[in-house]
Amino acid sequence: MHTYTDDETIHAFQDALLSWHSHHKRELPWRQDQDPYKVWVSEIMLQQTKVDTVIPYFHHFMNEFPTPEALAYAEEEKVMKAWEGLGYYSRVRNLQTAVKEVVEEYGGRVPEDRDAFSSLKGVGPYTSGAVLSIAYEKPEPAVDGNVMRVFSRIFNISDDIGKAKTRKRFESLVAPFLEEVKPSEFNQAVMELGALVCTPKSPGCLLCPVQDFCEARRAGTAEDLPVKAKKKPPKAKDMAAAVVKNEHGQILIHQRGETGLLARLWEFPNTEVPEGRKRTEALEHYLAGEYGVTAQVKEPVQKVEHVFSHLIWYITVFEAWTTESNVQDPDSRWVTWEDINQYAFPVSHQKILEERKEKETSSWI
DNA sequence: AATCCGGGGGC
DNA sequence: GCCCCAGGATT
Repeated sequence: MHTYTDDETIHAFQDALLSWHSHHKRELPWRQDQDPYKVWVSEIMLQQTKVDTVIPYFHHFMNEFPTPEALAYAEEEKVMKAWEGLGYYSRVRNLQTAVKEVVEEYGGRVPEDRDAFSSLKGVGPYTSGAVLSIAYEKPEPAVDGNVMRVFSRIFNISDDIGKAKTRKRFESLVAPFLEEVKPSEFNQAVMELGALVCTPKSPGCLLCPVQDFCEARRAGTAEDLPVKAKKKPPKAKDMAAAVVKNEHGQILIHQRGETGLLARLWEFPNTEVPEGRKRTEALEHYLAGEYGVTAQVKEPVQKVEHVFSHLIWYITVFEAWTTESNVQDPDSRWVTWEDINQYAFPVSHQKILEERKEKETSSWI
């Protein structure tokens, strides 16, 4: 393995990659121009999320919040609703916080200074490099999973890409490649190569524009790179959820707290069921304690299994009825099946919502 | 340095 | 099933 590369080789690499990119790059909605706000929003959406998933969300989001000002002054509920289903919800709350700061402190103009931009909520080393290079042509490395995969193969590096230190090594490695090119083009070209050719499994080495520069291809190790430590399996939790109706036919929903899992999203009242405890009892106890609602919990009506990256919920859903229409909990409210659409739910509880609404309307027929 | 934080798609 | 994905914040 060698990680030193002379100027001439770097230049040849740049030429080969950029030429390939000019022919094969995808037309992406956030690459129509170099509007720093659009670039920023897209980069936040793209964190741990595939391009095809992001596209419809990006269109909708820019339609709702076309400018930093629009996002800064928008209601949190509308912002959450626009992110519903994308996951990692702290991304969008941090983004709104950061955009508010841009509006208040920088007159609505995304700062070009690295320290200034990096200090904003939710802007880490990757996002900082990506936005500053793509929107402002700053020669900043933007090292994400794609870039580490591509360069781990180019230089046949077997460092664990899960380690914080490894990203820094790749940043130093990439830096000389950003000279004498448009940083915007180069950074995007590497990521595009990673997405289209230098893929995690069965990489398209025979089609690769930089195959002649690739140490891993020479060594036959491309398939084994990058190295990443295995993560431990998710923890299972037995959950019980209630669709509680009052005598007006309204449903009880609850907003989750400021921090932690699925923060600020809405859900049906639910609680974890401790080992050996009856689900109905756990649920009735929870409804009484948390909401001051005395409800009759009947037979289970649905099972929902939902996998997170570090957690699995096995949710048993119950229907319940109460005659009490005022709730003690300030984070809860009674809503109709119409109004419920305005609230952002995690996918796990969207599964409950969908099936309950289905039942509701089919009983009409 | 390790853990938390979602959800979807590819194979 | 398992792995990955245009990561960042928190501890």
